[in-house]
Amino acid sequence: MIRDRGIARLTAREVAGLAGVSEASVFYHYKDRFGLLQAVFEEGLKPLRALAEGGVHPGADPREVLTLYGNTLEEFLDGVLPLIAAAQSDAELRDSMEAYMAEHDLGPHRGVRAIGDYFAAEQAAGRARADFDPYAVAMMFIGACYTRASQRETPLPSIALPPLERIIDSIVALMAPAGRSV
Amino acid sequence: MIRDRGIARLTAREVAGLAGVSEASVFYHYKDRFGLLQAVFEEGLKPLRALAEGGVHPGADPREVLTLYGNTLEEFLDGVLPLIAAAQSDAELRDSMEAYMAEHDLGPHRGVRAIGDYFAAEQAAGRARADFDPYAVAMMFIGACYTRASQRETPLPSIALPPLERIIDSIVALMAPAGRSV
DNA sequence: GTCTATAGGTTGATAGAC
DNA sequence: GTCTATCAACCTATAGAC
Repeated sequence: MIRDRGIARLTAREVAGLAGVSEASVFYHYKDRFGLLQAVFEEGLKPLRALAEGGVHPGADPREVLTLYGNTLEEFLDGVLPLIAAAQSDAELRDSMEAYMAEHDLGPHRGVRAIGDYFAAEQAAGRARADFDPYAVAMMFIGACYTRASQRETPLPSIALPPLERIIDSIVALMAPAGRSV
Repeated sequence: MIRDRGIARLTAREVAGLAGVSEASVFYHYKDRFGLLQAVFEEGLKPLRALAEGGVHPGADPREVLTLYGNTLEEFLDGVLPLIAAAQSDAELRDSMEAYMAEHDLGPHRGVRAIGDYFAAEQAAGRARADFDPYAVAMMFIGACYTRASQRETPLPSIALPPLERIIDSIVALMAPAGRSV
């Protein structure tokens, strides 16, 4: 409901109607509107925790690592971004979600750290240029995924951003040590 | 009001109180709540149009170009992102803003195009590696700015993403032709 | 746990005087 | 153009029967 009609239309009445129960049941289970929304958010943010917990295997092929992580991240963001945007509609909700994310240490910095650590290990093993900044490139990679997912939320007709594959190709090429470029 | 209390609390009554006029005046000038919000959005999106119109000078120093564009973009996003998020709270608002952005051809693709074109020109002039993909790197740069600005919206304590300067340094180093690395 | 009924409050919007 | 007064609609939340 949040995704296609917006959180403003997410009333107890509508939820009850869609669930085929009475309005009072909604309040019985979730206490109040805030409790209902909090439950929605905690449920919706779960996959993001799963992503944060899933590590990136060191030593693996860069293209494979980035493809898997990027696709997974974008998929999760597609599900989660509408909720994050919705939470901005009310200060109380926003602060509550902020506290939840702080408590579970969620945020883009997790992706930057995961991919950055991987890049740094590759570099230490001599599989990346010396002037390749692991965390700066990781930040850009996460940023590209984030922006692509954000733009899908308000789909503008026939305007496409560069596909993930092209971004990954570019990173792989740029990180390759001199004289051994792909 | 949207920025610090959320769009849900942006009622005609509150606006009137803050403006020191009566509630009826608000409706007289903006017809209805939708008209009021539309006016807010059109006003708030103006700086974004200005950025889209301001070109990037070809031939200029990469570090200067990226620093100016990146800072300007982040500054504008800081002002505009709360509005974009707020518009997601209601389907009607969201569609209206989407139409506005489509009409004026706004969106991250504009930044990718502007910076990508600049990179492509640098490459054509021999000032960038051959295996440097102008538009992929532009996408990552815009993405980093976008993500940094987005994260500032819900400030999580003591968690910092890599600063813009470090990202720019990284790009400058990576684009430098072999044998002439910075 | 679920229902019906309803209280209590807020909001968008209008009417009509000035 | 601005005001006061007011309404109808809607929403959250609760009471109480089953």
